[in-house]
Amino acid sequence: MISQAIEDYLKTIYKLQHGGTENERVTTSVIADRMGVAAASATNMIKKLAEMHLLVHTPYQGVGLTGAGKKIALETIRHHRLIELYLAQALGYPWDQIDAEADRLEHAISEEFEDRIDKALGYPTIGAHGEPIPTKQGKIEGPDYPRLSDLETGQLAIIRRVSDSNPEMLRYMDQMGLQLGTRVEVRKKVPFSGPLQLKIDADKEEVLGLEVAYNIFVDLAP
Amino acid sequence: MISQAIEDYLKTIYKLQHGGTENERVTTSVIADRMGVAAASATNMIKKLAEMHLLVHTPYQGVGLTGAGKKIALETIRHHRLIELYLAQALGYPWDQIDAEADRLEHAISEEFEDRIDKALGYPTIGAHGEPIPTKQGKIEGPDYPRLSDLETGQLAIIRRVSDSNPEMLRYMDQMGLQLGTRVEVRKKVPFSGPLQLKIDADKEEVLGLEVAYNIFVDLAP
DNA sequence: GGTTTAATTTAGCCATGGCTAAAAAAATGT
DNA sequence: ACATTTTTTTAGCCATGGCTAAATTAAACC
Repeated sequence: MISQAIEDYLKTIYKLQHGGTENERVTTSVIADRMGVAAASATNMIKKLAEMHLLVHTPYQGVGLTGAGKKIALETIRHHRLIELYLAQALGYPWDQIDAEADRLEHAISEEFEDRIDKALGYPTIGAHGEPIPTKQGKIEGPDYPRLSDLETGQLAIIRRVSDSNPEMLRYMDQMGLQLGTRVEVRKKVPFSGPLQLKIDADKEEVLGLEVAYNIFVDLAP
Repeated sequence: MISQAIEDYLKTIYKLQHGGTENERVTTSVIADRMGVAAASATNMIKKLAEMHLLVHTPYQGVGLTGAGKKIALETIRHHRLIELYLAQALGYPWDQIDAEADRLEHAISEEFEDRIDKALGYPTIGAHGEPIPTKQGKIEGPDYPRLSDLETGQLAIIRRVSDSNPEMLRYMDQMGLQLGTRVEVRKKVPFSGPLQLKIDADKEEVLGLEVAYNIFVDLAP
């Protein structure tokens, strides 16, 4: 049976494989870290998942999801992102609270529920933080936006996606007026990992730390 | 910690204490039966719940919830009924499917979620099957409707509540045009547990088995 | 290339919440 | 009143998914 724990591991592993910088090995310690468990616990589960043919494990090297594993991961991620969007749009949740709520609900909903909120939302393809929503068939595709922290002085861009991993950071972005669709211009980039001077919405000018900028993905305006 | 299993047991015990005919002992076997587990499993859990002071257990006699136990039971039931109503009203679920979905969701939602759907529904006091919804403070009250099966020939009544325990029966009721608010008249009552001849909504006349009538609660029209 | 350090795995423990089989207590029948 | 049946409890097992401590393997340093 596919338990909640299994879904959580597969989701985490999928995100590590695809989310981060390419070609990084997905190792036991990284998984354990993300899951908030001891390394030995992760080893245990990895062994179990390998026996279930949901992933391939090369001892001491790392893991890679199989087709079956990826399928479950994407189903879970689809649930998560549909629920997040539903919480935001239908129930008025602020975007910093939806991740935690969806983390619990994603394991509890039926196919029926998935279909009904999908329909209620108008079959969305983009989630509340700008992430692509996997299709029911397990396809996922989205543009590869550059990070705001990678822009050069003078560049204009529109915010298209933010990392949802830190609620506090999301609240901070809100405060600064940084949302999906917000137009930003890099006025000055302080070298050696210094902060960015940003013009937000042709409105106000603010200084933004690099860590925040690193978690914002933008569409370059021509 | 209050696990999902604990919530389920407390909910079941609460319903056995209050739902059924009064003054019936809530015994291990009845609990086990309702929970769909072996009697020994129920004994285990009862012992645990007694240690947690959520119920009082008189060995070989039965159990009774403490204040703390009742509180958790009512919170769980509140979640369940709010979710059921939300599924029906906001997502268009048919009433035979909401119980199963709510059984899973009731353990996964936060206080925040509870408050938001409560508000979205307009702070309802009656659930999708006509049951009273406990308040956030743990109060519950509702009229004690007689069963349709207890009416005599010639009596007129309005359906106010149905038992949600059997989805098939709910679907059957739907088919017969029996819903909350439906006006019914007992045209003939066949003695010795025979079926009822019913006039439904001043519309059509149907024969209804006693078992179905037993699960329908009505308001007597004057 | 050998040694130190870091990552990974193994071994063995724990709590939860199921289960079956056997023992004990209560209820029922004659 | 005693024997039988039913209910409840006890005893002991299992899977899940955590944990720590120790052993092993790989990586990094000198």
